[in-house]
Amino acid sequence: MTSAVEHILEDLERSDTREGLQTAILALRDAFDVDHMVYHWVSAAGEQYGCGTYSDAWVNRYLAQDYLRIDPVVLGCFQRFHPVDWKRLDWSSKSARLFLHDALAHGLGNQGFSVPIRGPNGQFAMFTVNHRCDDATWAAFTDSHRRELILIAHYFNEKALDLEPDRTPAPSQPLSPREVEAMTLLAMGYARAQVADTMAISEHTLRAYIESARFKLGAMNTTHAVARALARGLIVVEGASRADMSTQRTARTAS
Amino acid sequence: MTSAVEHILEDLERSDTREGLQTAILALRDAFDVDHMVYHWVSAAGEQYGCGTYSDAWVNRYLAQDYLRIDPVVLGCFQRFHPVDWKRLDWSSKSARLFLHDALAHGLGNQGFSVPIRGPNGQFAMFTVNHRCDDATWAAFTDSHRRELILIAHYFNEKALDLEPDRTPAPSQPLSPREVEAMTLLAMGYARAQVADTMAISEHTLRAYIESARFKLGAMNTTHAVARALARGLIVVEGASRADMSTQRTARTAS
DNA sequence: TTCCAATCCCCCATTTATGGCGGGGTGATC
DNA sequence: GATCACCCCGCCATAAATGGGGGATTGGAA
Repeated sequence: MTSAVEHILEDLERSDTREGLQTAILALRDAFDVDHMVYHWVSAAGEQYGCGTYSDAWVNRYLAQDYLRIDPVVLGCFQRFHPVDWKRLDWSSKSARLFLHDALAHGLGNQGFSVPIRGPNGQFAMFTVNHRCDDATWAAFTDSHRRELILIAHYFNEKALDLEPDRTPAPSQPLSPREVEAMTLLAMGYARAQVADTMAISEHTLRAYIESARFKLGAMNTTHAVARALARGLIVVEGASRADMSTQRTARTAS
Repeated sequence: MTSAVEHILEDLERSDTREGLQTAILALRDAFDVDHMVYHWVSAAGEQYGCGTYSDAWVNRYLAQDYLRIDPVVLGCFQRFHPVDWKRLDWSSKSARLFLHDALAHGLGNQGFSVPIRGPNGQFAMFTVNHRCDDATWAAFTDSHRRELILIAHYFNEKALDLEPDRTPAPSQPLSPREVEAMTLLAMGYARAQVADTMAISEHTLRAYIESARFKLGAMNTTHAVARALARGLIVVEGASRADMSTQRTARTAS
């Protein structure tokens, strides 16, 4: 890691305001000599927080169009463990192509590299580097800076979480073993009667567990409770998705 | 990062067997001159895979005692985002103290530093460095190697996932926009009537979407479909969606 | 000791979800 | 111009989930 980047990160560590994040990301963009650098959280309710070098026009456009739900970068990172080059994402859908066209029109570069970051309780954030150049140049860049970018992503997330304590509350009492069992079976598609049979208890008892779990998770109904349990990592269902190995089509974002 | 560590990681990247992971972790332990280094990932079903330098006796003891469920390192890392020094964990419970005593008796050092790592669908792994020394020495060590350890943790995780036999590739047809919308609202806890109202369509039409999505996802019922959509990253729902909607806030970015 | 969480069981009732049947329209693609 | 995916709506019925009560025992923590 170059000393310039080191210094920026050290400044960032000493900072305790959102402006510090913004200052750091601007400095990092210049240090790496790329077009854009962005860190942001995403959520179902919309973008909660972000800092970066995208234009206001693009940020507003993104929010207004609810691009969060079709952005292949978000969707791709959400199913992946590892950092990913934008070329490896799935740009095949029509909405994705429209999104890409709009993004390029708003000054984004054709190349991108995004690092997904996760925390407890289903927290999800992304750190993205965006640039306009040819494939070979970009490949060289990501190859040589991959490690630094992973670290930087973590530093940003650490700082952002420090500045947003109410982002991590999720008091989320832990579920009891039987509750976990019940929620897991429900997430696997078993009906209540089947779950009760599998757990060798009466359906009424099972109901008590489901209601208890629903209460602990602050959920409105069973589906909501299962969704939250999944999102918070309280239950693990269905074989690990090896999204990174999947054969997804690649886009031609290169010049 | 020292060149010795660089070389070990490069060797690791070229490796494609579990033995490669073990070789790398042994080499890293020697390179950092610590007592133990361990990478393992855990799941609801128990420890699935791990490699490291703990003695067989301790590993077997750990598994036999089901220490996974009381190990303060696991429990602490599971609720944290950041790497953590073992001293900062909660060792107050009786079971935790028993665990610690047993661990020390099996040759573990008194100092530890663990990096939690997360992936989609609640996947969780940890990379741990363990050593026997005094507090000041350990603080100096973690201070100077923190960044490297984070990176190493990610490299191990990446490699370990590559070596995992991928079960259920989940070809998963994509959902239509309206189907995504419906599943998302259901995952947020809205009942069918509310979803239909929100989407401004009749409840019967909504039913058609849900059934269509259920078919595409191969799900038995709505809860199952939502669980699968979540697990496959087809919908993006944050853990606490409803509460967040009131405090929706977006940072302004400048370029 | 007292208290509380976790584990089990049963009744009543209503609301909600699902299964099955039918009918439209658009727009893109072949 | 045929086909298909997507979008929209109606009715009927039954199966399932939920809301509201009422209990029990165990073991651990305060």
